[in-house]
Amino acid sequence: MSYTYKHPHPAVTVDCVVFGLDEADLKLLLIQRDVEPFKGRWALPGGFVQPEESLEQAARRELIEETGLTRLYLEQLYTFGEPGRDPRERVISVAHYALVKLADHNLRAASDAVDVAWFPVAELPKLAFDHEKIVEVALKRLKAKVRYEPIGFELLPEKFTLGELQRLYEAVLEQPVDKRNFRKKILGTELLDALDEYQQDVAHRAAQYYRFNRARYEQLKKRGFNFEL
Amino acid sequence: MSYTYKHPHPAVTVDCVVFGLDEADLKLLLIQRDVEPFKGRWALPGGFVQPEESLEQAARRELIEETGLTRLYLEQLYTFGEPGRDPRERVISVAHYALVKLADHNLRAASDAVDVAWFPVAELPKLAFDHEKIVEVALKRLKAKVRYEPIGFELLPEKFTLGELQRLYEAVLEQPVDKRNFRKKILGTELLDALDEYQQDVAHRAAQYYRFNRARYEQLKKRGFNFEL
DNA sequence: GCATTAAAGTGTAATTTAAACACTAACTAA
DNA sequence: TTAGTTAGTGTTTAAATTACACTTTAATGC
Repeated sequence: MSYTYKHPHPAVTVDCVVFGLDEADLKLLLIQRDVEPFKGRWALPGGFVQPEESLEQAARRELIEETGLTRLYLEQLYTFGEPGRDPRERVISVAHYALVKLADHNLRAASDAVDVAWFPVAELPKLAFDHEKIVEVALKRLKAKVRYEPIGFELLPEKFTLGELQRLYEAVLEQPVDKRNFRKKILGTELLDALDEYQQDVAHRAAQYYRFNRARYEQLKKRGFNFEL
Repeated sequence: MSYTYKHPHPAVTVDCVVFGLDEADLKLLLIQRDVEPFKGRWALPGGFVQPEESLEQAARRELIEETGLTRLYLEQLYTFGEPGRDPRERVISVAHYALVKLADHNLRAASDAVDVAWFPVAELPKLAFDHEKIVEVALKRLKAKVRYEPIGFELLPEKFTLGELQRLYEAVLEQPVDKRNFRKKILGTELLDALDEYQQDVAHRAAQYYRFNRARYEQLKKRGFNFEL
């Protein structure tokens, strides 16, 4: 089976920069390539866009196929299309970035055959193609976005403590945050619901759990509310 | 001549949302289609990406071919790839937006045959394909970007008055701005050089001309400076 | 030439927001 | 019972933002 066109058509792929948050630091999901080119190198999960699916659908499908991850926050990032970025043929890659509640998913749900692993963003291996560039852009975007949209919650489990949330911001922004000012601000947005639940079996005072109130967020967003931290 | 691939490849185009600033309001450059589909409809300038050119190069080439515009500020916006957005075949469009110094260019420099025209963004005609959606995204991006990066200058001639600059911000943001506060802030960035030149033949006190100091901007940007207005 | 019109130019006070900062509470483990 | 660890909590100061009104300068119309 083959496909013929009057004009040359590039191939179009989607690639996904998937962020997860471990207790300590921000991590990135990579897969190890088992074919040439760049066989053996780590790379972003991704693949060709099928004729009947949207770009976002393609990204979600590839993530399920290659990593088993599903139901995650996903957003288009940027499109990389330099001639020569793939040695085989002209490939336009519509890059996406995704945030996943690492604690919820049993890591590596469906990684048949392919090697999948989380790497701390500070210690990434050498990547295939121009994927290092893509990761750089994604990190920059994540840092910028976390300041004016409450997307950080996508990295945490449903219930979380304010301490966990603060560590998230510190990991993403790569700078320390004042505890009292942080709590003031984050509670001031009224996007968090305090639960009647506390940590158990911790070797210190138990923290209260909170939950992100997505409904309220949607409401406030409609009214043009500003969530800048 | 034809091109054959083992897998189906979509066509890839670039489309450009070109903004210009007339005395009064923000305008958008459109071309009238002279072929089906959407023959006769107004549309964004754009076209197919050639095998050996980057996406940005493609956008610049199409702009020159279709509108004669050159040397303008150009940035990638978003990639639109819904199946069915073009009735002929699957087309992925990497949309860009551009800012042009309308006053400098003699409008319509090289519009051979095709009809090209500027429309106030508030009074756009019905557009071809999903171009209305693209314009919407571009406007949103422009509004957001103008607040934290000095890109507004790309819409003005080399020399401009603070009044012109203020009217630009008001046109883009679609809201009035306090004159004194605006001047305080914009001069506070130290990105403007006051010239020893004043308006001539105006029926009111002549305003001083200023120039955007791009070199200083690059310097400050490197040092992580913040240009938020 | 004088009054009218139109935009340029200029500073201060009030309010809001951001930043800095240190102790007590609660729980476990040794 | 003590040491270690994180949770939780307000106030003061500095900085940024907002609101606001009159004088200056030039051309135009009478």
